[in-house]
Amino acid sequence: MKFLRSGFNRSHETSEIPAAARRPITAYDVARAAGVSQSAVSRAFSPGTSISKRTLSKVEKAARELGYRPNAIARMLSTSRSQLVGVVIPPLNNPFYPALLEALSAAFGRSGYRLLLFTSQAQQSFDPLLSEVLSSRVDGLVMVAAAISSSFADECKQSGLPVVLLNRKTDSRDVSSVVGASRVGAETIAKFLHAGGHRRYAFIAGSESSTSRDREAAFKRYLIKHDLKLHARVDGNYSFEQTGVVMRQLLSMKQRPDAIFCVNDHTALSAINVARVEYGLELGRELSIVGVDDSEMAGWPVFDLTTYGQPIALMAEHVVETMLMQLDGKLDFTEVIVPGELVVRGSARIPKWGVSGPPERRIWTPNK
Amino acid sequence: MKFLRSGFNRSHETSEIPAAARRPITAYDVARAAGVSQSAVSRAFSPGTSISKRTLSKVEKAARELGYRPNAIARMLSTSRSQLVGVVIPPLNNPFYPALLEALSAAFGRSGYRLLLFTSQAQQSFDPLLSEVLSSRVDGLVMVAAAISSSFADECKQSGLPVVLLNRKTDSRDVSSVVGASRVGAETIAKFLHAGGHRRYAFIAGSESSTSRDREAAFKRYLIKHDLKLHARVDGNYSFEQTGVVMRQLLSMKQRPDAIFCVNDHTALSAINVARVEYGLELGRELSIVGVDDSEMAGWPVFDLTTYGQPIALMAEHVVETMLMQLDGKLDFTEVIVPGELVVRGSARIPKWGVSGPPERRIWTPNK
DNA sequence: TCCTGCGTTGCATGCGCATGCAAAAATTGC
DNA sequence: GCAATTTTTGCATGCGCATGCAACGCAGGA
Repeated sequence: MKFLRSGFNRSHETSEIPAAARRPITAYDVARAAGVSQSAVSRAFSPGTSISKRTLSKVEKAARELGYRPNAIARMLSTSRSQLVGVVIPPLNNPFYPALLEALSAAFGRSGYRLLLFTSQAQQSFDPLLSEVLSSRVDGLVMVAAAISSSFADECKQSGLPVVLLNRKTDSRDVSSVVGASRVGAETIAKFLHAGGHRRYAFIAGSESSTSRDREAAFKRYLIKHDLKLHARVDGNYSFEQTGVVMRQLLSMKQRPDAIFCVNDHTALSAINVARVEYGLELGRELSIVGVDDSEMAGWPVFDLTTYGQPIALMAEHVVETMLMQLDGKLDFTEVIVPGELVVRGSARIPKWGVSGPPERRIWTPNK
Repeated sequence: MKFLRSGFNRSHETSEIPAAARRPITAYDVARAAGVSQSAVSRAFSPGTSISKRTLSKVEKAARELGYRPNAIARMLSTSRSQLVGVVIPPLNNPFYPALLEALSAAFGRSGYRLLLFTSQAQQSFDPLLSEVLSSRVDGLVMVAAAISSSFADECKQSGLPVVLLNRKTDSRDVSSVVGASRVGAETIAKFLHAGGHRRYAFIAGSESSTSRDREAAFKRYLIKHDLKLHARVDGNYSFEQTGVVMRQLLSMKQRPDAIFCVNDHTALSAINVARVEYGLELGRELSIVGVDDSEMAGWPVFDLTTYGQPIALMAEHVVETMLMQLDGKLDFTEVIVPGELVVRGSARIPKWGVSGPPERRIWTPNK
């Protein structure tokens, strides 16, 4: 491990007090400078409190001159509200998660909350995390695509910590969740593929997730209802590599599927890689692949993926709304299901009917 | 905006006190239960303090029974160290940034720091952010790929807040930075393309960034030194769409370039999209494209991008190290340049010499 | 036995701000 | 102009933990 480094050590002849050592400005300093009490300073920086314009401007002037900034930590301790929301998020290599994270940051930011990041290793126990989360005194916790153990949920409930699951439901009906419309989405995709006249349907799952189970179940239900059957079912485990492996299995069958529903875009993109590059298949003609998320890359020409879009910004808004209601104690828990749209591109054969919308974003809507 | 919601309002007949209203357990409660003083409890939870085993176990027992967790906020106020690092990060649609973020989270986590997220809009002033950052009392600040104004830097310095720039240098030599080896990387790429026997070199830049400027300058310098010239130079502005636009310009020239150096992978992937899908070019034969980052997608078969890899984990480590040294006051600032490797794949013609390494990760090393 | 020294403990205080309460000032109504 | 309000202000205190200091206990040496 070699690298270049250049720099200077802190000078030893500190004639003037180094900035870092200077005592930080507190509300008392401002109060003294402005000739008012510390309470007045506090009120000047707390919107909605009783303070005269004259005092306010005196305080503001003094604060500006001294470079005063309220100490958020002290405020937290005093109000016992941290204005922080913990976010437990899985590895970010699936670009859906960064997108969600960004949307969450924006949405919570608008309500005056900041995000404290807890990155989680896949398949790892949350117990050590739990402890940190509860210690950190966040006002709420958003768990993205993560299962929550009942003991974890209990402990959060006990300590009064609002929890909202995002993109994943829980078994117990004790925890709020915001999810995309997996059932409706999968059904729409099934209809779409059916309308496209496909024969052999396959599903590439993601292990151990309510989302994957829901999508698979709804997909199967539609197929059964229409006297079709699931030709093949494999598990890509939400991993690019593993999906590649199982995709090769699918495409090496004597009777290969002609319609593959992937549990999400990331999985679908891996499937496209294999189909195009390794098997030289022309998507939309020889093989149809559909995903879920409508992540940014789905729209890239090389992929041109037909996918059921999840309205990320809207989902984030619902998370915030749910969280705030729980913080206000107006709500114990709730379950929000956000519907999306089937965005039609070139990776799957397009039915003769049901397509609408402008060329750059065509939508497929059954029965309407 | 329609969605489904189900849930229950909080019951009004609260016979027992709701969990959220119950007073949280403090160190005093534990002290009383364990028959010791509050200081003892504090010491029990502070590693490296003087406490006997007997007292420690008594406290631990009581704490476990009461479900006590130290209040991090109070600890912050008391120690005036938040164990929080602010991270200012640009929009995450370029997957390099989520990867960096994750690496930072892991690296800082190992040193007991958590990340507080500040997402920044591209091209937006940081002034409002600055205020929030300083108020939030983070112990340090990492700015990813973001320029820092001198006034911002001054204010941070004045308040003693250590700042480390990641993937971007600053003009003033007052702020620490950790960057990939742009100069060496660009030079290596130039050599690589030169050795591959290309004729017409082009560069797709990213506006307004030291990184882009450095890479372009080093690329040009090499070309000039070897009596070659830059056939074309366009600006993709780090945007997928804009890169598409300028890429079309490049490929529509009477004399189109045969070697394109893209400022980063994200830009390169967009370029590949246009070259492959719109112009049907076979990369590595008719046209060579090279990027920088070695992001995950670069390795995807559909892209198969030759790229100068940036060792993300290592860069994150250096950020942490730099930050910790500044926190300890052992260092004013430093500049770390982390070298990478040119990962050879199929998007650019491969020279006859200099390639080594296993098939799954071939490296090109000049002059060795 | 007494003293020294070390390891452990509790006491008291401070971190910086928010806020209930009462006093003071400003405003209103008559 | 004066009393009744209403608004503004300051005082005092608390949020929960860390920590300097002094007191304490215990072991070893003289």
